[in-house]
Amino acid sequence: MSLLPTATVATIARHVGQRVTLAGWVYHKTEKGKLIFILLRDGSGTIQCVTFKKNVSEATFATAQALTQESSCRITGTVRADERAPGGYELDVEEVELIGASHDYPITPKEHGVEFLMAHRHLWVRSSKQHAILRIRAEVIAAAQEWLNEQGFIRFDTPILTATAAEGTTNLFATDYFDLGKAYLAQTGQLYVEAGMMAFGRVYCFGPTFRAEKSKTRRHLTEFWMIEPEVAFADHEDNMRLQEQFVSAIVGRVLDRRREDLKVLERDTTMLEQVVPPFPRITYDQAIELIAHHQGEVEGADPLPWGEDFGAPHETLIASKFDRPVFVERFPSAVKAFYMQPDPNRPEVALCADLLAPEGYGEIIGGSQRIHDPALLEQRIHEHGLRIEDYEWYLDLRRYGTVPHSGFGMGIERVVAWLTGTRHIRETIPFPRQLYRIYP
RNA sequence: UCCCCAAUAGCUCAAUGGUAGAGCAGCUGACUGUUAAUCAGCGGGUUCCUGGUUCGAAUCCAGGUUGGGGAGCCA
Repeated sequence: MSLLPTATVATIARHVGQRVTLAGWVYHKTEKGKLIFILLRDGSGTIQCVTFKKNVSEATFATAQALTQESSCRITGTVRADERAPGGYELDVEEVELIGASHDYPITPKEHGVEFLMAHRHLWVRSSKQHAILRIRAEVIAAAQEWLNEQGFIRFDTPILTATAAEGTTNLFATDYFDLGKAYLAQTGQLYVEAGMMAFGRVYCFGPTFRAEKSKTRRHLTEFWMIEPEVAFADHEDNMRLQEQFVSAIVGRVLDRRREDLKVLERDTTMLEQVVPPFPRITYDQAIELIAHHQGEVEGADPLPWGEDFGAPHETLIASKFDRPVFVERFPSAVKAFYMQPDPNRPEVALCADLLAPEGYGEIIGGSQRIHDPALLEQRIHEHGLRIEDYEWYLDLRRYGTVPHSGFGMGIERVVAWLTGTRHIRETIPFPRQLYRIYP
């Protein structure tokens, strides 16, 4: 006999009038003498199971009475529509089978502090809001991959253990690698995905990336997931067009398919509805002017001299002037990675762009056209104090049929934080890895 | 790494130098339509640690620990 239930809560409307078995966990229970309401959670949703004493055996009623929060059980009964039931449907209980008891479940329906919830993250993910956020995370990931697949991209997986730093030696997690010395956890798949681009034309990598930055903010994790498309024969303009279509497609699909979850999160979606191409674009130079012009509007967003990178308050200030994500393009090369193509008309700036999310959620994408000239790339490697021998394979990509190409990386957690209206990024991944927390 | 803030019951908090309390959770009982039910009762404390000031410290002081918010860096 299968243990699988005959129905799930998500599709319960199809079973009205039928006798079904649901399997799940007790989310909440209310006893009223000869009547017990069990709110059952099966992963797909929650449903009220009404147990009348006169309708069930004494043993079944006793089992129902003994259920505690998060006890697992199988409940059999008849589905009926009832406007008094949350969600409109309920189960008229006939049998209750306890699977696994739960005693003193720590997370009660009341309020809890951050420390307590983070220490119980393995249980917290059962709660309705966490459930909604993580469902939207799954939708963002599925939407991103499926959209790229439809555009002819090939998923090209890049290594997590790498021999050298992609963008510099600092901020890397190191581990011993047998007799070959140190290996480092990848902080990006970018360099390797360029090899894939040369093989397939359009590729993307998707996986966890690691940064040993001692960041202690609501926008940072030491382990986060990034999707990085790379396109051959694409220039900086093509790159931005791809990004605005990509992001719009993801937002559109979440609005389309995860409306209920957004409602659970009480997310105001008016800003999200406006996310359609084209996105506004300003240059770094214009951004510097904008910051100076709106001095004092956002705390910490003080005017910057040309050549300095923005801080979080500057990004918030810039984004607040637009009703959809905004590109800031052509940053000074000096503050950006070594592989970015210089602007032919102004070599001191790079053909790159950051995409800033509205409502203060910060940078969600960083991208650029890459240097395709082998001599220039070699020069930049030297200028950044990197060892040329570590990058011979990367230089090979320019020695054998080089082409202008562009790509970008999108941080999944920041996108999820933005779409769900989650203030802190730690709730957008099942088990966040942070500076001072690696358990559970 | 730097700046700011906090730590009291299982949880969320109160008690501003004078007998440590409430709500929720838990347990017992009542209740046939609850939506975080309601009502009655019960149990629950190394006030983060170490030291100091004081007749007296949860409260004031010093150091430490842990956590939170922010900065820098970045997606």
